[in-house]
Amino acid sequence: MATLKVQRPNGTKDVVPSQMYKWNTVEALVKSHAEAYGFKEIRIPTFESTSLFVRSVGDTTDVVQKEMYSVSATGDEGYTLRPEGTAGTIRALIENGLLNDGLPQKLFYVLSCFRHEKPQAGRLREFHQFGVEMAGTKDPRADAEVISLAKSILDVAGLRNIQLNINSIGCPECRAQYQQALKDYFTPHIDKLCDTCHTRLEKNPLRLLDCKSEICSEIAKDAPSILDHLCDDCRGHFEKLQGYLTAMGIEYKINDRIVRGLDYYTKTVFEFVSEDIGSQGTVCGGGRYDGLIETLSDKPCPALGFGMGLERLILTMENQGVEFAEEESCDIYIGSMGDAAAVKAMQICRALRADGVRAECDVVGRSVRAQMKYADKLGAKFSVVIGDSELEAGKAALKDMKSGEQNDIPLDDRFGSVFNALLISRALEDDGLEDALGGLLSE
RNA sequence: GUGGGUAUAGCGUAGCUGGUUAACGCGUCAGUUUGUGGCACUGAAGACCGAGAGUUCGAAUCUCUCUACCCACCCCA
Repeated sequence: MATLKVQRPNGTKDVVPSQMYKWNTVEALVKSHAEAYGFKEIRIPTFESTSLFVRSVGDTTDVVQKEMYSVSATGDEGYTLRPEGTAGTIRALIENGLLNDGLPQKLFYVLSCFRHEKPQAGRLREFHQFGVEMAGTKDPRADAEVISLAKSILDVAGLRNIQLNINSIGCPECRAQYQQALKDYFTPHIDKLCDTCHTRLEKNPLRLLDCKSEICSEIAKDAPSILDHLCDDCRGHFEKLQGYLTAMGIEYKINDRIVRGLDYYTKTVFEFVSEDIGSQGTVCGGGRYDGLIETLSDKPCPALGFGMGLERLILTMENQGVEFAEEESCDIYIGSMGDAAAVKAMQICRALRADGVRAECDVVGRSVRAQMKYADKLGAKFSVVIGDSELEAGKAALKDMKSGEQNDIPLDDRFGSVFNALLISRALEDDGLEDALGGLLSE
């Protein structure tokens, strides 16, 4: 590598041109589905007031405690690069009065998030997320709809072996009871628990459940389940959701151990997990957060949503050998030799491009042979070479790069419209070049 | 933050227990009789062997430090 004086920050990635088609495929997929489900796109700032995340994500969470990139301009209050998309989106929803504009509000976004974690497979410090948020309904049909959206995206992306796990972590009332039950269960074992679990016991007992340490997980195995402690309302909600999922043919697994690491979640939580991308297998995660809007605005309003990790989605697709949509290549390469012909080539190119045709001509000064090699490398569908004799004759041989077939095309004003029509007819049916061109020119 | 692994041209690799012009494939560029690609052939460019110290007559090859990357813990998308 050429010695680079300044390196790319740890945990960030460049997407080079040859890889962009994957991102284009995925972003188009995600947007079209969100729109089909009636979600509207929103864009929000890359940074927000730090307190927004402290209040919403929760001040005891890892994300807030040790993963935030806080930025400060001189004298300003603290700002933080968003570690996730929900907080900012909900803030925007409230701040722009969208909640008064008819409910439910259904928003989606594609944005980058920043977390200061140690990078590994499927985990970057800057990563990209597609997310949706729906505000203004507590009905479990909304939960089903949101899960259904995520599910169809993953299906249409072509993924296999994606497990949907769902759980309910209850409302503040029943969760408080459950947390007490957990404390009662774990306290007798307190001496055996790992250090982090000691603090968890006090601050966030739910997290005790997915501690990976052998001893803790062994103890946790027989811990009480949240599902046995749900209040009537929460249990009914969860049961209805399951009914809807089943009715829509969406397979799921109840996993009473899934505990989201963000404090705003209530009732339904879910995640789509892939086994094919290493230990960071959660491709999509989300749930309901009925209390968030109220903590941010004092106006109660139930809501829910999910985030989908685009890097992880692409990684899963790659590892499963899924086909991405191919990027369009060059339509026509216009070679030339001699100054006069080069000018003609530029003129034709400019006119074609104005019509949206992907046209290229020589800008390096290469030999005709080298130009043709380049045209081949570009994957040009057609080529034409202009020299003095072509200029004189007013026509040149248009070559079909795939079949090698050549046929004259006039080098006058008709070039653009004829070539354009040829591209269209090609897209529809693969005629021979002679027939196609002959037909177009005789019209 | 804690572990383990790796670091040689744009990419993928070779380089045995230190020995003097760092090799190969792909790619790139040019050419193969004067104006047409995909194959083949010829040639060229391109690496101070991640960075910095040390051992030695001599290090890509040994030692140490640092950095980056990869994988895992943790956490999550």
